[in-house]
Amino acid sequence: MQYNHQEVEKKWQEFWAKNQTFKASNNTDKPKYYVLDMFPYPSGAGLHVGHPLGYIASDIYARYKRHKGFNVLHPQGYDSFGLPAEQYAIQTGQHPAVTTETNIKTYRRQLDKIGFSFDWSREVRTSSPEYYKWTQWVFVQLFESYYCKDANKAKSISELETIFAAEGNSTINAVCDEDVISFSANDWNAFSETKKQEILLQYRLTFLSDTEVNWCPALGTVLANDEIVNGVSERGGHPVIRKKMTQWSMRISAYAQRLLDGLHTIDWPQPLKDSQTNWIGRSQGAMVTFKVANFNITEDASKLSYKELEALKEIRLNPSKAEETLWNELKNKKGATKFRRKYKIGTFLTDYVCLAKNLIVEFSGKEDEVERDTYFASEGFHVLRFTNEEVLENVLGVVSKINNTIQFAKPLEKTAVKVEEKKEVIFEDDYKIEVFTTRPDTIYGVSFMTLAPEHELVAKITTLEQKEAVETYVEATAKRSERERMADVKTISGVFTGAYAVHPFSGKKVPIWIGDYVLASYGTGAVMAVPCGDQRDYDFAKNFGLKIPNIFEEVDISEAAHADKEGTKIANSDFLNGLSYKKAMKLAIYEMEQRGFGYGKINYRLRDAVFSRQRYWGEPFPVYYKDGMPQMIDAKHLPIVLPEVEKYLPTEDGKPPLGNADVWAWCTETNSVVGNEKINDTSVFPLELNTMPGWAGSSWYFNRYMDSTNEGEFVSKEAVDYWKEVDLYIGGSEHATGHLLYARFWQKFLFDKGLLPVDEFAKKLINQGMILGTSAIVYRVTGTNKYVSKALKDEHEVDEIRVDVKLINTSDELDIEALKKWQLQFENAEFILEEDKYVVGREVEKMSKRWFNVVNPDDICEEYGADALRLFEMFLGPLEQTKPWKTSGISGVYSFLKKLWKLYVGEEGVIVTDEEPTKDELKTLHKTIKKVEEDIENFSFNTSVSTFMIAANELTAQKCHKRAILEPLLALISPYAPHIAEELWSKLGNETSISTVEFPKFEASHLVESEKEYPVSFNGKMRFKLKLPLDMSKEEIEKIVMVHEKTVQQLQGRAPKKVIIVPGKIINIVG
RNA sequence: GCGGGAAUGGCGGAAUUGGCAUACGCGUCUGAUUUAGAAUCAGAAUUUUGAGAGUUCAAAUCUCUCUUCCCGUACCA
Repeated sequence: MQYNHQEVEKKWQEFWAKNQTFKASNNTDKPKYYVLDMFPYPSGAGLHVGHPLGYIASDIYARYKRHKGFNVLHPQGYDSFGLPAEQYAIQTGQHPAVTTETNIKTYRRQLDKIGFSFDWSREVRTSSPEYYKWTQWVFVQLFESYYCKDANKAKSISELETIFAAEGNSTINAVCDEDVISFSANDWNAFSETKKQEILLQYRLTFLSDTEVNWCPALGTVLANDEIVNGVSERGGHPVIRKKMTQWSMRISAYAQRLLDGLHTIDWPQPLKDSQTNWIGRSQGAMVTFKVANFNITEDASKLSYKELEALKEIRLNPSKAEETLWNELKNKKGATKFRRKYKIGTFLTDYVCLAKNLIVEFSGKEDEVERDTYFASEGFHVLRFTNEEVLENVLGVVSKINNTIQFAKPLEKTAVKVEEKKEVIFEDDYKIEVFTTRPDTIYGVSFMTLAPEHELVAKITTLEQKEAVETYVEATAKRSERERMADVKTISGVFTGAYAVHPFSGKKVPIWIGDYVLASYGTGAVMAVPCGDQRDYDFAKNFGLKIPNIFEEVDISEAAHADKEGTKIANSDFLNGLSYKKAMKLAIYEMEQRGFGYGKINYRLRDAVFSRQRYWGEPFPVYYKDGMPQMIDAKHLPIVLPEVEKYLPTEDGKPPLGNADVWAWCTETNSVVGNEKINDTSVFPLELNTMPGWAGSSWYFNRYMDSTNEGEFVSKEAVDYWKEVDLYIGGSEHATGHLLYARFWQKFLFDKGLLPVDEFAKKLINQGMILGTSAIVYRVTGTNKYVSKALKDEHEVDEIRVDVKLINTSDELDIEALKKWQLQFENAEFILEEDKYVVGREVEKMSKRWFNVVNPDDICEEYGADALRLFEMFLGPLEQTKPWKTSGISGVYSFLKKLWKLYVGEEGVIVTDEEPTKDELKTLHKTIKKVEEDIENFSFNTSVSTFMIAANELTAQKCHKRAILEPLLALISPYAPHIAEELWSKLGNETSISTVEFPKFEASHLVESEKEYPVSFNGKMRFKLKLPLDMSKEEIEKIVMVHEKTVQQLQGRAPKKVIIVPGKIINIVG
């Protein structure tokens, strides 16, 4: 009876499915163990042999833990929302749900063939409404929470409202937007409901804001920072630009410190922890305010005369009642919705304008309304007009209309060729520049300041003389893409603004420059330049001939800046003289705080995460809009199911794809989604058109597996208290700063809310390495249809062409006939052979369709079987390492399986006997038990495969067919090669599955030796071996060795200087 | 630039605490069996662990210097 892998594997896969062998219980006395894989996105291409690597490793561990008596949770599911299905839908009109379903079927079929011990009864799919109902629910929880810095945890927003009503916001220490206004309890209670909601939004953990986002025009969507690689989109490699949009964001920055601290408590790979640490980017320093000196009013671009300016002032000082009323509502808007009044656009003086949103609000009744509208439209502005009466009678209605326009109006194209300067007429009398520095100790080294070209003060402080130069520079910088700016870090560029800042300590004037080495998106977008201590400042100063004062004791800065902190003393710095870095830093901050122009601060690089995507195939937000303010839909009405649309593209007027849905409005009376035609803004409201990003569903799925069919809760308390967290998580390192950071954030939040018992979701994590493909290359003589074999390629000028690896045999020889049929271009080709063969070149590179080097696990399972595939993938090398795939190597593990089979089964059937095992046989078995157990515990799966091979080789040599040896051996192999183990187990007469059989116990007594073959070295070089009893003393050994004929021969009469004897290890003679 | 990791036969890779370098497998070669191929069995070779120095009786392993490669990140003040 021969080993027939197809028959055996089919039989046991069916057996496991039928008997639900791997169903985990939520209710048992066994200790729990939770092994998780990062769930796959089911792509249309299906799995290649690289994908299952991590699954095989985790499956081995899960099976091992079952043998060790654990109740193992080993689930699998699909991260099934995502861009490819949507792109495919756009191209073909096929609904993404259909594509996704098809792909999932393929994945499932492929996974089942490999014999994983997944508990499929717990499967989750992020795109199923039963699942995303709870993703929406988590979103609502975040919306209903704020982060209290005193308690250092998330708390309910209603608690905040209570405090506001009682004490205002002066006592609140919470994470919030930077531009919150301060108010008293009386103020709060007098605020309109909309106003209150606006303020609360600035505290919520998920909030709407106008943020500069990464907009990808080709994909028609916003991308998160971790979805961009080298300035282009991670998917598809399309260019990405910065753009302001109203978006949902997650206040992950509130958790920055805890996300850092948590890293010390989890067993994750150091490189991964390091990337998270860098990504969070904590830096300790100070915020310092510099005043701008001798500020001169910039003249308006369109040259208002002195008289006009005076008139303008007059109008501002004496507004009408209606103007006053409306301004009171608009003036507190901040950021991108900030309004300015009496602002000049072209030659027209507008009543109110929001520049970031291109919206003009005016009182009606002006004589030149038609001209104004034409001009404003050509400049890309929306215009809203109200009468005095409207404003006086219903100012909130007016504001709500304005808000709606801000929220939903599509942008207008500018038609005017010449864009007039937008310049504010300045009435403020004082400007301040805030900077963040990590080196407050070097503050006396400041000799200039640099602002990012995008800094809002640039236009305001630039002097007349420098105006042209500055504008040219700002424009030039704006034109350069992010990518160019990043690529070109060598060129030093910048322009003097003409303005000066006052050094807060010394009172000296320092020039203010702009330069693109300062980033608008980090810190405050401005730096205090300390050229002697920072290389970039130094280079900038050298380049523009700025002063480089030295504030370090006995340090030479003639060549480069001195960035070293330790061991240097501060000089020329007034009260900081003679102090070390640490002391000077503390004292400088103390003084700043005393004098009121600075304070100690910890800055994080981590930005709040943009949570809106302009896509169809994602979770809809449980949000509708009333008066321009977002409203959450109550949890009991979830899920809000993704609506049907005709087209999956953004709408023609630039709204996200959900803008195509006809039934996408929320009725607050029936609490259901209704047709858009019913929208009346009193009981039926428009729903949010964005969807959630890909990481929403993956940020909490590991908790859902614990209780995946629960309809009443996201996970029950009992389930989560039993399973607690993932014990072992295996997946790729590419998720280091995406999924793995967001998931930790959500876990901490849900922990704060008392919904989860632990605040880190995965105790141990392992990154499996990538499996690379080995491409096959043929060599075409350039300009001909002739192909030369590899050895001949240097004799010609050749083009390298990649061909399908399926056409290559194990000796790198090409099947020419098959190639001719494979692609038309080879049909009539001529092949020049070496020794009657065509040998191809091989190149190791990423597995990809375009290189034709993809190996499908189905083919391997078909030809060699799942057990061989599993063993081989582990045998390739250490789990974490990147390694190339070569199908030819699989014959080694395949012949091992056949050899193993032959120990149990002969021509006529089972040949296992009940004879007593010999000492040697027991030694082989126990050596194997020991090694395999250690290997699994250390995740060193590759070495266990060798151990199995050694065991099989030894037992074959010993002609061992004894049950006492072979039965325990099966339990050892079963995690790795479960099908053959089950089959042989049942052939030995066992009637139940091997999956929970106790792991064999290692007994050291079988390995005890009485003799040791000592290596005898001379000066560290091994010369011969000598068998001696282990219990022999040093003295006896020395006596025997010294008289040994080979020793005498080696020494050639010399007397050894020293003889080292380590009993049980080695004998070394020095001489 | 910064952070992390790595370097061992033709190839993938082993090597507990410093103690026989190259286990195990692929490939190559030889022989046996075989109509041939495939399969199976038996056997063989590859050369001192990227370079240099140090510590040690003893270094792939520890220390220092350098080189190369891979991964992550990037003007982070």
